[in-house]
Amino acid sequence: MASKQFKRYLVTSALPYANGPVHIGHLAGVYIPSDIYTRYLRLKGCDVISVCGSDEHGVPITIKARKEGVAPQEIVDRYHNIIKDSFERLGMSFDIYSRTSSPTHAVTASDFFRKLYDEGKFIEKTSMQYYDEEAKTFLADRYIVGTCPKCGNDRAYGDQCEKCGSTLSPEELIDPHSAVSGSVPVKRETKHWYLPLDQYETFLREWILDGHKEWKSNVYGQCKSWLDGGLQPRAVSRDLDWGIPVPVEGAEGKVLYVWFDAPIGYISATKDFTPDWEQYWKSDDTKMVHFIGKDNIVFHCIVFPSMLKAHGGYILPENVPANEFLNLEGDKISTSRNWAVWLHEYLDDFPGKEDVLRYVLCANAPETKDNDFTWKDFQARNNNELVAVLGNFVNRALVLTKKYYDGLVPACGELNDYDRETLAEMAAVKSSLESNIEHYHFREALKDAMNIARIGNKYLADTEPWKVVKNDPERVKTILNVALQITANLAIAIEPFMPFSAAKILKMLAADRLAWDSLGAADLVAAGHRIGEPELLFEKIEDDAIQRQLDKLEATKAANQAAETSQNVEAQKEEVSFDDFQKMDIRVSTILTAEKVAKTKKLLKLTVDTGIDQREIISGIAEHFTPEELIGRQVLVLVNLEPRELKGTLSRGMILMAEDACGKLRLLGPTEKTANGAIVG
RNA sequence: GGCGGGAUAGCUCAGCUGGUUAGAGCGCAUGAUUCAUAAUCAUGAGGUCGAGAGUUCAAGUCUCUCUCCCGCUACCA
Repeated sequence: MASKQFKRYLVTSALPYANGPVHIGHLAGVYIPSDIYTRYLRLKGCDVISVCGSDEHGVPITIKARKEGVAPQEIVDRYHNIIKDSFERLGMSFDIYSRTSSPTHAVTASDFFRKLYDEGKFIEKTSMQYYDEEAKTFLADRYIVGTCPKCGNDRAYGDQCEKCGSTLSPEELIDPHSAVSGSVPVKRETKHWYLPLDQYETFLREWILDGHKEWKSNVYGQCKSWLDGGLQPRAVSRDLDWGIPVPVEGAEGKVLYVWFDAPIGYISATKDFTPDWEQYWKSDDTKMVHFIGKDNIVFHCIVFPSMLKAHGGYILPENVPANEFLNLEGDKISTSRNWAVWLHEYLDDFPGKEDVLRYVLCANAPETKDNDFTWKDFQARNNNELVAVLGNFVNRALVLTKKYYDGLVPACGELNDYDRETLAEMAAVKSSLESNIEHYHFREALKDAMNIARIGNKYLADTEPWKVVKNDPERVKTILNVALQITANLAIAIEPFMPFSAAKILKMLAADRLAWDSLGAADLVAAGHRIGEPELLFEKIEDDAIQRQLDKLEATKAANQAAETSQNVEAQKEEVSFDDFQKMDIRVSTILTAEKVAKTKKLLKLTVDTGIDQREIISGIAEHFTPEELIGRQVLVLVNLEPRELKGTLSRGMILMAEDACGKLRLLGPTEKTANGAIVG
C-alpha cells in the first residue's frame, strides 16, 4: 500500500475501567506509548487530538458497589478522579479525559444503537437467563454465587472461580444463589440484540488481512485467528440497571453491553472536546490510531470496526498497535491480589520522578512479548542511564558554560572536522527517531533520543575543553557552543518521552519551546544569550528507596498468603448419618494403565483393577501426574459413583485425591500393599 | 487438543523482503581521564541465534517435526 497522506490524527487510548486505579502495566502497555506518539505529532505541528476517559459501566462496578454498600456512581466517581488526577500528574497529555457516564456519551451511544436498530442491523434473540424473583432482576453470570465444583471455594462466581481460576458457567455451581438477594435463581426468558459479526467477515478479511499486513504480528495473528475461526453474532445488550438504557420500546431493565458502549466513548470524548469532532471521525484524511493492550485486540479490530461499518460514515483505525503484558518482579500483575505498582502511589513515593517512570516503562515496554518490571532494573536504568548519561551530559555542558563564561553562551568559531562530524551524527538521529516513532517502535526511539546525550558525552571527552582552556581559550568557545547546541537538541528529542525533563533543560537554557523540525540544527541557542541556573536533571536512587518498594511487595505477598490459608481450610461439611457414609463404596485398587485422552489437556484415561472388576476411569489430573508414575500405584477409588461419559468414554468411579491450598493434588492409597477390592471404611 | 505470540551474549532487547567475521544498551574486565551526581571515554571477554531435519551456492532469517514460556479457546471427578 502506498503510504497515505493524512491531514490530521486521532489518537485513542484504551479507556481505563473505573473499578480500580491505574498501574504500571496499563502505563507500559497503553498510555506511555500513546502519549509519546501524541506529543511527537504535536511537536511536529500536526493536527492531532488525543482522547481517553474512564469506562464506567459494566457488571464488576455494580458488584463492587454492592460489596461496599454504595451506589455505582460513587465507585466510578472515586476511581475516575484518582485515575484522572494521576494521569495529569504523570504528564499524560490527553486533549480530553472524559467518562462514559457523561451526558454526551449517553446521547451518542444511545443514538448509535438506535440508528443500527432502525436500519435493521441487529438481530433479536430470546434466551433463557437466570432471574432473581425476589430482587426482580436478571442475573449476569457474575451475580450468581455458589460453591466451585473444582476447588470447593464457596464464593465462586457464575463465570469464574477467583480462587482456583477455573472458568465456570452458572450451571456448574453447587448450591447457586443470587448475589443480590441470596435467593435461588430461576431461569426466565429474556430478549437481547445481537450484532451479526458473521455478516462482516468479508469486509474484515479484506480490510485487515489484505489491507493491513503491516500491523504488528501479535495483532494481525490474533485477528486472523478470529476470522479463520468464524465469527458469531455478539450480544450488545444486557439485563442490568447500570449503563446506557437500550433506547427501544419495551426494553426496560436492559442496558447497552459495556463493550458496545465503551468504544463509542472515544467518539463522545471527541465531541466533548471540539464541535469539529466530525472532521476527526468522518474524514478519510484523518488517521486514527488505537493504543490498547493485547486483551483488547478483538474488540478494537473486529467488534468496534464492525460497529462503525454497520453505522456507516465513520473512518476505521489505520493501526492498532497493541502491546503485550508487563509482569512485576516475575509475577503477573493482578488488581485483585494487589500485585501492582499503582501510579498514584508511585507519584507519592517518588515525587518529581515522573520522567523516571516514563523512561523505564518505555525502555522496557512489552512491545513484542511480555516483559518484567523489577525495581532493581528501575534503579539501574535511573542511575546508569538517566543520571550517568543524560543528566550528566547536560550538567557538564551547563556547568562549564557557567564556569568559563559566567552563563553567557560563547560564540561559535570555525568548526573543525570533528565538530562537523559530531553535529552531523546528531542530526542523523532525527530520521531514525522519526521512523521508529511512526512505526510504534518506542523502545528504539528512546534509544535514539538518548544517543544524542551519548554523542555529547563523547564529544566533551574527545575535545577536552577543561584542558584546552589553558592554552587555546578561543577554541573552547566553539566546543562549548557545540555542547550547548547538543543540549538544546536533547530538549527536543526527549520531549515526547520525558516532558518534565525537556522543560527543565529549556528552563536551564532559558530557552523557549523548540519545534521538532529544528531537531538537528546547530543554531538553537544564540551566542551572547544568558542561560539559567544549572541544576541536576536526575538524582540517584539509593538502595533504601528500592528496598522500601520491595518490602511493600513482600508485605502484599504475605498478606495474600495469609488470606489464602485462612480461607482455605474449609468449614466442616454438614453432618451425615452412618448409613449415608456406608452407602459410599470405596475400594483399594491398582492402576493398570494410564494414557492421555486425545484433544484434552487435563484428562487421563485410567484402567484400574478394583478387585471387583477392571474398569475405565477418566480423571482430570493430567497436569499433575504423568501416566508413567501412575501405573502400578495403589489408590482409593469410589466405585459406586454414578458413571458419567467424558470425551466418549464411560467413566465408572472416581480416584480419591487430597488437594492442598495451592491446588496441588496427592494420591491416596494404603501405606502397605493391600489386596485390590479391600473395603475402605 | 486447536489457534495466536514468543524463544538471539549474564540481563533487556535490535536484526526489513535469506548474502561478507550476528548487533545495541546495561552488567563485567582492563586502560585513559577528572569539566561533571566516583559520573565520562576507549578497548576487550561473552552467543553451535530453543532442539533436530530439510530447501539453497548461501538461513537467526524459508519449510517440516519437536521442546519450553505467555495469551485465547475446548475439555476438566
